[in-house]
Amino acid sequence: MVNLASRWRTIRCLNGNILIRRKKHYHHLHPPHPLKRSILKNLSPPPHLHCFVSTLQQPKNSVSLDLYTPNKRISHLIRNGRINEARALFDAMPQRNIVTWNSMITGYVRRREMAKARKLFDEMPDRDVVSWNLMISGYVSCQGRWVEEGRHLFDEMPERDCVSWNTMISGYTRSGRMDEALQLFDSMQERNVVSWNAMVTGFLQNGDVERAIEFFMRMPERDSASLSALVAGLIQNGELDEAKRILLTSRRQDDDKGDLVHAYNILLAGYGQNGRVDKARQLFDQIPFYDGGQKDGGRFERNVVSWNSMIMCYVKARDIFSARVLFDQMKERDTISWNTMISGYVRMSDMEEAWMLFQEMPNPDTLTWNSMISGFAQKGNLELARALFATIPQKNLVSWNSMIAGYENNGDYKGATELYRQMLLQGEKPDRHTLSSVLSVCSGFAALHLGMQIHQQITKTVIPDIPINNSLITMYSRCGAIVEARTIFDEVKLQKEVISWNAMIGGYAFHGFAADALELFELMKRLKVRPTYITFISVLNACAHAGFVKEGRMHFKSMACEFGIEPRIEHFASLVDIVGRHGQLEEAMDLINSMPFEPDKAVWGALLGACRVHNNVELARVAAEALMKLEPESSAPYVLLHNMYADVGQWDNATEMRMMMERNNIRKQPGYSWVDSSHSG
DNA sequence: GTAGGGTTAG
Repeated sequence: MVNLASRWRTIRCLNGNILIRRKKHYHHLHPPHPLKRSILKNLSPPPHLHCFVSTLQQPKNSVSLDLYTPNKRISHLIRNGRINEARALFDAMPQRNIVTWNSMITGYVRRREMAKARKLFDEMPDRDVVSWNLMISGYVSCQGRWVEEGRHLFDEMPERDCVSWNTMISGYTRSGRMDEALQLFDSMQERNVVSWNAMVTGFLQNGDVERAIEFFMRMPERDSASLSALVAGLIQNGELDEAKRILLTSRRQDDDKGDLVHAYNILLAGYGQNGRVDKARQLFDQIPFYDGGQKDGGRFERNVVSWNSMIMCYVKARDIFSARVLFDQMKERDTISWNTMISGYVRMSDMEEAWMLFQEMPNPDTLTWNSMISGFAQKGNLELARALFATIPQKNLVSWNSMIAGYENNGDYKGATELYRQMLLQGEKPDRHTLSSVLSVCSGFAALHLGMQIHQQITKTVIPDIPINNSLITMYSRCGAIVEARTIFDEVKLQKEVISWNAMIGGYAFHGFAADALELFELMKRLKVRPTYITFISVLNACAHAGFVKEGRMHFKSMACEFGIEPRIEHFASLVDIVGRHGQLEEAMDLINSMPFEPDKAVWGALLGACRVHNNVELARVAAEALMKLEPESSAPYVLLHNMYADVGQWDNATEMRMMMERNNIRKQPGYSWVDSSHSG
């Protein structure tokens, strides 16, 4: 059920027009989802669907207003994206008037289906100025060469009103054609406040801050949109201080105080996006706040958006505590307040607090549920994530994506592919996020066949962006299809995206093509692409694979010296492997002793492997005993050491190993190979 | 039924 009531507000503008605005207002008429509380108790929820019943209302005193009702129905259907139903109604109508035709055209114009819009426009018995304006608006928002078509109609139309001019002007500004916009603006007989606003916005969208301010100052009249447009545009141009200066002067001059808060809120969000929380708080504190007083739309005071924006600033800065303090002080919260707070806790991976708020929240929407799902999934709690997923009143694409990504991140590739299959079965269309997750799944378990299917799907449905291409490179190289990986890599390498390079170098290293990996690494440095610690893991692994000792040492050293990257434990493990296999067991041991971490199983495993190759039983014992402590259930160190003792004829020690295994109740895992598995990353 | 601006997500 949607509990959405509307509040209407009328504003008299300076130009005498009356604007009617609808404010969204949420009522909590229904108790929280009953299953929300039962999930933790592990009740299995019955799948149920919610039907959305159209809430179209008949006018109270519906005297015969001819086509009023069916026209209203058409525009209602269009507003809700139900264009086909609208068209069916349109076709079935025995009588139509201009508004009927215009409404139908609006539907196609909004969807940028200009061919269909044009057909109706050409067919309609008579047109008014709105019909022409609609068509112009549709064409110019398609941009490119379509702007010309819009201009053609503009020149052809029998009479133009202010809307025609303004539509055409904003068509030009949005295409970056400021000269033509200015030309139209100058030749207008009667400009209104919208014409001026469009010019100010246009200058700002095209980076001309100076002329934007100049036009703003010259405006004969301003409305609530003028100041908001200026502030928003200044922020887009990085001029936050200038925006603040103008706000302060407007505060003194402007008599329409009720709309000042909108502009303040924009700047508040701007500070948040630029990480300037303190400036944001300063600004927030400057907005008057009448505690306990009556709300007054015409007065300059904090509204719920101000509070939400400030909370959002704190959440972005990971200051969840300050965010909560504000949240608790709020008298009136809306869905966004709750969602911001909950997603803040999710971001801090504090799922206890997120869960508590989720339960308190009067009317969670799909976004809320999605945050909870991805939060639990990120924490590795797939059962809870899945339980929530099963109970969402309304799923959307993000819900599917969060759940699939959750499986993927936790290495549950089967769960991910199974859910993806279900998603397709239920007729949901995957987007780039879905496809990217599924590609990672394919990389995870080297599913080349599925990976190729996804690749096909990608070429058909989305324009591949950088992350998608990177996922494709990773997928192909992980699946051993090095040539395919390289083909895609060669198409994108000039974007100098380090992840693409890492994926390709990693692919070579993983499949033992050490020379190719190192060659690519050299090219990368020549092209001034900055390597990351991940690049060096692959580079060192390639050296280990190929036995390039000198290069291995050299690259290890260059990490910190040349690129300021502190070696991590993976790099040490790799270097231990490199020098150890080369017989430099002392050096390997020194390396272990000198590193700033507790050695992990990869490090000891590398040393043990090296000892095995070079028959150093003493050092092997040190490594094996360390491994036994780290992984008491693993048989590998016992077996390896046993075999080494047997090889050199130390039968007592060999027997001791077997007895230790029995005593510790450790079962031999057949075919367990230490060194390989510790260096697959 | 047409023109310009504002807060939330994977």
